Amino acid sequence: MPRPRRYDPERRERIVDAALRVVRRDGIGGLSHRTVAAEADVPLGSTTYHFGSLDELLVAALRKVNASFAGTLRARTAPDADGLARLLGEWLGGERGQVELEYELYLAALRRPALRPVAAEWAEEVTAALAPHTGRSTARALVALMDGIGLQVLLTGTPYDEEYAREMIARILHEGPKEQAGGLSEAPVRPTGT
Amino acid sequence: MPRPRRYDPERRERIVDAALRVVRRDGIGGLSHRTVAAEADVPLGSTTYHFGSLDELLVAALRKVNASFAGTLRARTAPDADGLARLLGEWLGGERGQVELEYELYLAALRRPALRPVAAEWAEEVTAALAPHTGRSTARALVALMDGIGLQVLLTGTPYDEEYAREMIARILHEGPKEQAGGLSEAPVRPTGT
DNA sequence: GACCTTTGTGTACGCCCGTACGCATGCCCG
DNA sequence: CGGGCATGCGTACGGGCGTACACAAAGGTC
Repeated sequence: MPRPRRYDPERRERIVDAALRVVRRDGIGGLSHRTVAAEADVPLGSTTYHFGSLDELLVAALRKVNASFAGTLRARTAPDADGLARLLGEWLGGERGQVELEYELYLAALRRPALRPVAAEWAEEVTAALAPHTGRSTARALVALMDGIGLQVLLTGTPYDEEYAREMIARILHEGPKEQAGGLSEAPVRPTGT
Repeated sequence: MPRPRRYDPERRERIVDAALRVVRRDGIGGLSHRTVAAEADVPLGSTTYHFGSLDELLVAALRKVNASFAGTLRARTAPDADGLARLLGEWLGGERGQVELEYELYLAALRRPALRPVAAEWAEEVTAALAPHTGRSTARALVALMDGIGLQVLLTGTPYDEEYAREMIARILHEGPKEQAGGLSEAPVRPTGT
């Protein structure tokens, strides 16, 4: 009688949200069926029922983050050095917890093959958003560079330097904006596995 | 009588090596005082004695990886686009386990402040190795770009494309090799915290 | 050679974990 | 309207975890 709540179609969704809060607070290491059940205020059995493994839950969580990120990105498209450097700065300047969360889930794909297709989707999505203005190769490099700069800021504690980021983004952009498709190797980003 | 082995001055070192093997095999998630004790064939108490916390052990492990990496890097200095792209390719083409190990320890600094100074040391070391030929800003950007490219390869499963890497490295290098110190913001990489 | 300090070891405790499995619940079909 | 069945829940089990702590062994000091 404590929990008569049956037929709750948003259950699954609420569990994913709870998982995101847990990871934000305690990192992936702190994620367990129990912690997420407590956070979502659902019984333990419910999480194991909806998500057979933690990997499954992480996949759903990363997908959700991706979707929200892609939304923000597309809304604010300004694919020149100024715009990208400012975007990076705003992102890094936001709540540290959120940035850590997004990086942590993304980087988790390093060790969890199940997450790789989702990470690949993310990279592809961002690349695709930039590619119309810059060409695919350049877009991929921009993603790599900005990833790398963001990581350096977070991993080493160096403060973000927007001027510097703008200059380096400009170098990538400058030499080959709008390079014709095929100018460089254009192997599409393709997910591993399934 | 099972373990009369006392006064073993290399004990600490062997524990660190064992930790590296464990992380390589099972990831940081698989690291515990117990697993590393088993791997090093020392009693449980020994690991907790030498390393009060897992963070301490990780710091020692990351330092060790850094040292070996820096050695290889300095031995093979060829700071032009060809050389760097080839170096990255060789590194990524090597045993996946080793590459994963190094990235995983480095990236762990995202969530573990204790590792950040060590990650910062690594970044600084690599930057310093490149800086004499390229200037500091450019060197930092090269590290960021190469980090980012490597990550994309590992996270998404895209195969490494040396041609593409060479081109993008060249773009960073081309516009400002040997820029005079101070030409761009040159805030030194400084560790957070202690 | 007898203390005492430092160094290292073994064991035991309480906690949290994933998983399995039996049971309550609410729908569907006859 | 009543039995059967899928869905969802709660609990209990075995195992691994970090940590604490009492104790053995070795070094140093007189």
